[in-house]
Amino acid sequence: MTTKRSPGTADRILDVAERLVQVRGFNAFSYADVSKAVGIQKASLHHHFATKTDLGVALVERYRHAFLAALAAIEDDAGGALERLERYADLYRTVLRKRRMCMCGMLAADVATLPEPMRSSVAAFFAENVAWLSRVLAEGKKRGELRFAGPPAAMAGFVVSSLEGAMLVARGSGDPGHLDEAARLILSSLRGVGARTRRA
Amino acid sequence: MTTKRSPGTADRILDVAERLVQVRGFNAFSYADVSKAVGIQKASLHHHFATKTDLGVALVERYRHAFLAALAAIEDDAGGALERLERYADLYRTVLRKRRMCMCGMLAADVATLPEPMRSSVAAFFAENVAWLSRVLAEGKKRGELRFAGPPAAMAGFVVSSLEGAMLVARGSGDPGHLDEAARLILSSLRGVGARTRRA
DNA sequence: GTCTATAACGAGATAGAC
DNA sequence: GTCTATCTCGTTATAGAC
Repeated sequence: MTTKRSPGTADRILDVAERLVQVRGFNAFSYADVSKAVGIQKASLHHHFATKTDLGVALVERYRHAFLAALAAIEDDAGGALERLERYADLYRTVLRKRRMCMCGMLAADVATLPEPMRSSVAAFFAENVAWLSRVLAEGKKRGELRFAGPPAAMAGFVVSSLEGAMLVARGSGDPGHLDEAARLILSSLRGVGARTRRA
Repeated sequence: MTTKRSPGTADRILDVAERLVQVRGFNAFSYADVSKAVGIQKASLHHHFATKTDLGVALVERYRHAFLAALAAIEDDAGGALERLERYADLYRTVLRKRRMCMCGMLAADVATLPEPMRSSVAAFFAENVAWLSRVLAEGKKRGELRFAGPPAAMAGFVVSSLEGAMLVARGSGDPGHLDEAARLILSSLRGVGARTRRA
């Protein structure tokens, strides 16, 4: 077991900046905001992340890494495809419950204003999600646990789109229920025709 | 028939600002940007829209109005529910083709930073869309043209979410195909079990 | 690694002439 | 209704002491 130290300054900066991006967007937070929340002067932030672009790139890459780790954790617990999809949707629910948007969903909106290294990292996030879901969907179909038409990658893209959109609309309309509804409809559709709702 | 004059300055300002919001977001465009594109000094903009909040409110309300007009046009052409849903999806495709995000989808991302009058207008946009879709879905189901479980409003919310999310992910991943795929899957799901893809 | 101080620029907004 | 000029503030970023 690795020794766990209290988070260093760079990590605390990333934690604060991550929250700010997910709530406000990349163009609507400043070094001054981070400075206040971390309890360190603005100039000191530049020692850890020389430019806002550097900070942004580090944010997306850490987020991608953490998300991939969460997906790996779902696979380790070795349930069926339906359970994995439920837990995938739960990742989104957890974010929304914190009144945040998925960081890469947020950055997808900001994409026209992002520096190139951030853009390609955001694109990679979606590609990684689609790849993981494609595997889950393909396996679930093979085992007869899931039912859907067309290639797994197309359905995987739809799952990501729908969950991201449901978070977005949930925030825009002030009704978190949109995400629950989306997760419910996607799952019940994949369960096939004689679908029963899951137990409470 | 009403006489159609060339657009006044206020309208030209709104046209430019609308594009900027849909591409860059509300926090990532400035009066200077609008000034350049319209060919008028920054100070003159304040004559038409005293504050950026005023401009923002006017933008969302004009957008809502235009969207409602587009929905009314779809109803006037009196096709079936499936055709109406296809044309609804086309509204989104047209926006994405211009490399824009739905204005209210964009503002939903920015929502934490928006002045209150804009926030409630964004929420109203989604409510209007869900209301319109609910009617189309309910009628289509009644006529046996559509097949889906649960209340029409829930499915309507899912349709909006999925299309908004598909636009978002399409931009974030640089692949417009996400929107086509989402539209295709939603429509084929609503067509019911023995679905055939529509003709090319 | 953190600080104070400041540079250099762009933001939203106002005053007042024409 | 548009202009020039200006104000005030916030932004990212740097210099240099400790």
